[in-house]
Amino acid sequence: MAEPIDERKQRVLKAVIDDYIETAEPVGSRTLARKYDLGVSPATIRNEMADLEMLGYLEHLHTSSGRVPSSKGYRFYVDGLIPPKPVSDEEKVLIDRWYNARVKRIDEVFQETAHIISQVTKNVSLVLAPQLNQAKFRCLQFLPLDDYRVITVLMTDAGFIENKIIEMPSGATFEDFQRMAKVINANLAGHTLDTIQHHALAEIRDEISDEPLYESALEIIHRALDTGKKERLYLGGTTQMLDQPEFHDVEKVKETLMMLEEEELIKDILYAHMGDGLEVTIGQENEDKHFKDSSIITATYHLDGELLGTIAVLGPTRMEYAKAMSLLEYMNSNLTNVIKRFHW
Amino acid sequence: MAEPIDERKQRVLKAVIDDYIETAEPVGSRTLARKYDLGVSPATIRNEMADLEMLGYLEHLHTSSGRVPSSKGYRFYVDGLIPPKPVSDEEKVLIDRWYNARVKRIDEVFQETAHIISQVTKNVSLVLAPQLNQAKFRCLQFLPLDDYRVITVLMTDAGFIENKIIEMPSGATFEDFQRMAKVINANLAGHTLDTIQHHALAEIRDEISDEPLYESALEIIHRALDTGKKERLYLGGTTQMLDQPEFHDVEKVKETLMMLEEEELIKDILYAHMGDGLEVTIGQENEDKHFKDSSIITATYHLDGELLGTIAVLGPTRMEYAKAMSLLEYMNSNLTNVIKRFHW
DNA sequence: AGTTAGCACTCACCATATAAGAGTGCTAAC
DNA sequence: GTTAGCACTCTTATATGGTGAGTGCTAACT
Repeated sequence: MAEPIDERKQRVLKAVIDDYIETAEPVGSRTLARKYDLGVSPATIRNEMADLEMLGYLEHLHTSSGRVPSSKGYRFYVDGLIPPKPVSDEEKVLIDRWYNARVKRIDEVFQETAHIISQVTKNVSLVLAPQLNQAKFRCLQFLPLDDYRVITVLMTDAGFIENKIIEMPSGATFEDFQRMAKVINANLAGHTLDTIQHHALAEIRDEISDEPLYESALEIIHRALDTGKKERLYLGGTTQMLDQPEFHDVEKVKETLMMLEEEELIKDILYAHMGDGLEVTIGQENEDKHFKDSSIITATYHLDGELLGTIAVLGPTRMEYAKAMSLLEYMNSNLTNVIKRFHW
Repeated sequence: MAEPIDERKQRVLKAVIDDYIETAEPVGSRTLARKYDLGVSPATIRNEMADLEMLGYLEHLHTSSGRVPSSKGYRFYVDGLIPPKPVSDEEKVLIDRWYNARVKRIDEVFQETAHIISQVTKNVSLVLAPQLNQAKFRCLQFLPLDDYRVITVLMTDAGFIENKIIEMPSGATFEDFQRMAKVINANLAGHTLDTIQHHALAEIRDEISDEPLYESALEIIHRALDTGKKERLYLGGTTQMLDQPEFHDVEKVKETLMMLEEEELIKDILYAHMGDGLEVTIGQENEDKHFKDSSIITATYHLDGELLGTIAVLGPTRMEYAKAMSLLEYMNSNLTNVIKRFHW
C-alpha cells in the first residue's frame, strides 16, 4: 500500500483536482484527456485513476460518474502539487485602497479584513480579533461626567481603547478617582488585564487601603478593567458562499448559516487550529463532524512578536487552496501593518 | 366600486388571510369551509371570494388554484381585521432576561434588540442606531497618551461616548489641549455635532485665536468630533428567514441577502418610513421595486422626546402582522428604557 | 509490458405522458 | 339568497423511455 505514486499519477491527480475545483463536477477520463495535455489516451487515464482510487486519493460516488478527490487526495495536492499563486499586484493595490477607503475605527479593520478575504476567495472568512483580557494594561484614566458619575477610559499596550460609565459611590469625589488612577497606572502597567483582574489587583490593596472608600474603589477598578472575556469574531462572505454550487440546496445553506452563528463553536475551531503560520485542515481531518466536508485554512497575525489573533477561510473541500493560502499569508502580514499604522 | 364589504365578506377575507399567513398556500373555498366556522357552504364562499377578487382584495394566480391576498387585502386586514395580539408576559420576561444576560456595551443593545425581534417574529429585523452627528454635544475631554499623542473622548447628551487617538501638532503641549477643551465645553454644549462641525466651530474662533496653534487646533477639534456620518445599522434573523417557505429557492435567498447588504438602500427605506409611531407598509405600497412582495413594519424610539432611531421588521407580505406590530411597540418603549438604564 | 481501441453496462438527467387532487365557475334546484 | 352538482383547469407526483457521460474489462497494438 505504501506504493509511491509516480510522476504520471501525480499529473493525473493534479488534473483531476484542478478540474474538480474548477467545475464542481465529478471528472471523467474522457474530459480529462481532452482538457489537459496528459499525452495519453482516456483508457490509460482510466487505469491510473483506478489505481489512485485504490490508494485512497480519489473516490467514486456511483459505479458510473467520474471521480472526486478524497481528503487524502486534497492533502497530497496541498502539500506538494499546488503551484504557488501569489496575490497579484493589482489585487494588492485593490486591497490597500479598500482598507484606506473604509477603515475609520479599529473594529472596522477586522470587519474589512473579513470582507476582503471573502470577496477574493468567494468563501466564508473568519477573523478573530485580539482577546482584550490578554492585552497588556497601559493606563486607566477617569473623566468627570457629572456629580454622580465618571467615565473610565482604559487603554492597552496594543492601542485599544475602551470606555465605560461608572457611578461614583456616595461620598467619593473626582479627586479620589484621580488619586486611584495614579496608583494604578504606576503599579500595574504592563500586566495583562487578566492578571490584574485575578491577582495583581490585590498588590495595590496596601497602597490604597488608607483611602476612605477603598472597597468600592477596588470594585470600580474591577469593573473598569472588565472588558468581557470574549474577543470578537468577524464573519464575511456568508452571501458570497451561495455562489458555490455546494449551496444549491437551501437546507445546506440553513445548516451552514446556523453553524456560523454558533460563535463559541467557531472560536473553538479557530483556537484548535491556532498554530504558527499557515495551517490547512481538509475535510475528514476536521474533528467536528459538521465540518467533515469543509476545509479550513487558518493564519495567525502578530504584533511585536505577540500573537494577536487568527484569520481564516472556511469553504467546501473543493476550494481554491492556492489562492486562499497566499491571500491569507498576505493579509496576515498586512493586518499587522494596518493595526500598527492605525494605532501607533 | 365603492361597494362597502359587508360583515360576512370581512369574515371570509379574514379567514383567507389568516389561513394564508399560516400555511403559505393559496386557499380554496373547500378548505376554508372545513377549517373555519363560517356557517355557509363552499359554494357561497366561492361567490364571496369572487366578489372580493373583483374588489381587489384577493388575487388569482391561475384559473384553478385558490386565492391569495393582495396588498389591498392585507391593508384592509391590518387596518381593521387584526385581533390585537399583545406580547405575552412570558415573552416579556424572556426578553428582559435576554437583555440582561448579553448586553454589556451600548452597541450590544442594538445588536441584541435586532436579535430578539428576529427570534420572535422569525423574520429579518432592522435596527437603526442613533445618528451620532445629530446628537447633542455634551463635552470633549483630552487625555495624554504619550509625548506625541492624546486620546480624545467625545460625549453626547444621550450618553454615547467615542474616542480617538490624535497626534499633537509639533510644539503643542497637553496643557494647550486642556485649555481648548475648556473653551469648547463652555461654548458648544447643547449643539448638535453636525452644527458644530459646520457652523458653531467658527464661533469659538475668536476665543482661541490667540492660541499659538489655533489653526491646527480647529483641525483637531474637527477630527475629534467627526463621528462619521453613518449611524449604524444592525440586522438580525437573516438565518431565521430561511424557515419561511418564501425562501425555498436559493436564488431568492441570494437576492434578498445581497439586498440586505446594501446598507444605504436599507437605511433610505427606513428613513422614508420614519414617521411617528408604528407604520406598516405592505407589498405594492413600497416604492422600491425590490420590496414589491415584502412588507415592512417600522417603529421609532425616542429618548427625552428626541427621535433616536428606528426598529423594523422586514418579511414577506404574508407575515404575522399582529405579532410583529405589538412586538415592535413593546420593543420600542423597551429600547428607550434599556438605553436609559444603560447610560443614565 | 505498457498503451490503446472497442464494447457492454451503469447511472444520472431530461422530457414526455399519465393519473390524481384541489379548486374554480356556472347552472339549476332548493 | 344559498347550495349541490358537474365540467373544466391547472399543479403535482409518478412512471417511462431515450440520451450522454462514464466505467471496467478484454483483446489487440507497439
